[in-house]
Amino acid sequence: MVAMDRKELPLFSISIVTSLTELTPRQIRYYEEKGLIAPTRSKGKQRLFSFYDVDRLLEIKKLKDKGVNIAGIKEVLGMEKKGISERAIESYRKDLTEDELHRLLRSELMESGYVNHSSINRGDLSRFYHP
DNA sequence: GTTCTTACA
DNA sequence: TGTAAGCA
Repeated sequence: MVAMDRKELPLFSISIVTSLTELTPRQIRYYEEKGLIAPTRSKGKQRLFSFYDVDRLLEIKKLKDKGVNIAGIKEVLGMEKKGISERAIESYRKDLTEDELHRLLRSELMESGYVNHSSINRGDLSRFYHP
């Protein structure tokens, strides 16, 4: 793992990312504030985004359209280190239908919450979804 | 001219 | 989330 992903090297200004993601600068900054992304900063204070960040923003946007809030998005984006099942992650990374994604995501979150040794409880689901 | 932060609606 | 003020 010596060779760092070049996806983390290139850096875009917020205006570029805005074009690429269709998100407003306001939203992008807000997501950073919530810890969903972690762009680096230039000498001044300018945000510099990598391909990795852009990719993440795209995922965030997708989940958002599905009614998943910040907390829920955090769960999904953070599944690599914590959460859910690997099967869900695989399916997610591929290109499943909007409908399938929604169904899978819901069931995965539900299950992980019902096994009673996870962090998600039935009541907490309402904190992740606001349709 | 662009981005940043803070803050209010 | 949009927008405005005041800076860098």
